Amino acid sequence: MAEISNIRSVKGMHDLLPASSRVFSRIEAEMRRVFSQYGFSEIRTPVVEETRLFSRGIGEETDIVAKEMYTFLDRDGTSLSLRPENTASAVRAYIEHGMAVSDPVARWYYAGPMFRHERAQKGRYRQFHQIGAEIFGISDAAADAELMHMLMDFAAAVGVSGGRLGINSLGCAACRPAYREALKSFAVGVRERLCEDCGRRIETNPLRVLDCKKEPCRAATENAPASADHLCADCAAHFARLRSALDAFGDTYEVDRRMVRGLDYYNRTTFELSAAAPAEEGGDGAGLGAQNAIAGGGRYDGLVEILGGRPTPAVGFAVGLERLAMLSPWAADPLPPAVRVFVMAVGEGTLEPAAALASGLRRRGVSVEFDGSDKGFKAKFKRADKSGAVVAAIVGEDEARRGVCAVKSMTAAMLPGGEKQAEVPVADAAAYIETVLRHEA
RNA sequence: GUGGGUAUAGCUCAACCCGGUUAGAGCACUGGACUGUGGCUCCAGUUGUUGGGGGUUCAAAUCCCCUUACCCACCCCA
Repeated sequence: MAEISNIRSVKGMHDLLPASSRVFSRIEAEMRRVFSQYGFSEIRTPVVEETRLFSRGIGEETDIVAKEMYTFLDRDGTSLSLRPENTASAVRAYIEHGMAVSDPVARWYYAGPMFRHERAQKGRYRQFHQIGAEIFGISDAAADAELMHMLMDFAAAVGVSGGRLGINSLGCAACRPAYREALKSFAVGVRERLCEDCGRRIETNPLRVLDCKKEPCRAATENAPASADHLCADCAAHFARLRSALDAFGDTYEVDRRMVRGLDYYNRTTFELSAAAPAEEGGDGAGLGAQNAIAGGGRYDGLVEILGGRPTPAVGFAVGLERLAMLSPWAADPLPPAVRVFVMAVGEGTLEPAAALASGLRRRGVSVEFDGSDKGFKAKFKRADKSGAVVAAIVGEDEARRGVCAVKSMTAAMLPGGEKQAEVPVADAAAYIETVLRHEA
């Protein structure tokens, strides 16, 4: 006991007690409602995949793969990993089930836990939850725009609005290398003005220099070449098409020349939905802390092929469920009552009629908390009150002997007959209570 | 991996700065007033190795050191 009481949840992995789990559930219900309106269907992929799926798909050099995966050996020596994100798995499933042949245009969404071994902080956890959507088989930027529109629609549906949608284009395999070199030589030119981290980034990932938060770095890269200005003709046309499609959907967005996304597989379109800045930074006070990205996404036209499928264009996004929940006004809503009726059995010979009544009510679709414990009336009424039940059904020894049951209104509202408590035969009680509930509702 | 902050009852906190008897309050919980009936009120009760270890001192929740956990931030990202 002494030792076991020290067991806590693993760092960065948290329990969701009813008050928070309800917010998650409501958000997921909105996800299903909104996404299905856009023709998306839910997929569920395993939490564990072969490690090489992620190292090949997300990129060997990314922080996620290089140092944040929960990796272990299976009994046969295969390296497995807890998924750090869901896109690679979705692509694997798309290929594995031959979607390219049977149903090349797939619109999928998912929700579930992801795992990254990072230092936890506000809005960033080792087990966290993402909601995401992917469209396979369409290269036209109208798909990108529709996806963003769905994201904005979804955020609004859970009460989160006022976010900022930033978009950018990273180019493709044809134009990105040249841009990367141009940016790199620019960065080398201003190296003395950059921070230590950025000095390193010039070699490891020059695009990252652009989104450094430090003011000196931002000033130094003020006139850095932007990827949007170095696109090949096809990518430029795609980006222009994206903007007109966003206009067509009526979304407001900002072209963010500094926006870079961390996963290797992105090409062309990238986008990010970020929360309004917190009050101390002059925003309207949305409390997300330093992790203000609610959702991120982009196009990954090369990924299906990289993972062994036939070339298939694709776009997707992922939303941080914890972050969305923090911003949702639902987080402040009180937990609604769990049941409408409280059935209590008090004393000898009362269990059977009371249990039959509870079952009868539940069969009629009425939620019931049943108390057959050895406590007295007072204690059970206290429980009944706390449960939030509107009606209490009491089977005491006296009632059981006479084949009846007492029905009491727990609210100010009276029973149909005008009294607060009535006695009805147990056999009729379920039907009677059902009508009472209809009146009290 | 690197910084900073915090740690007192189940929860929110007081007492710490300036060491001084049995470490308090509200909420919650249990019981009673009300012999088989909740809410409101009143009364009573339970709850702590003051995160852990060491040191200073006649005396440590309080001062010092170490350690652990959590939080926040860097990094990175949802």
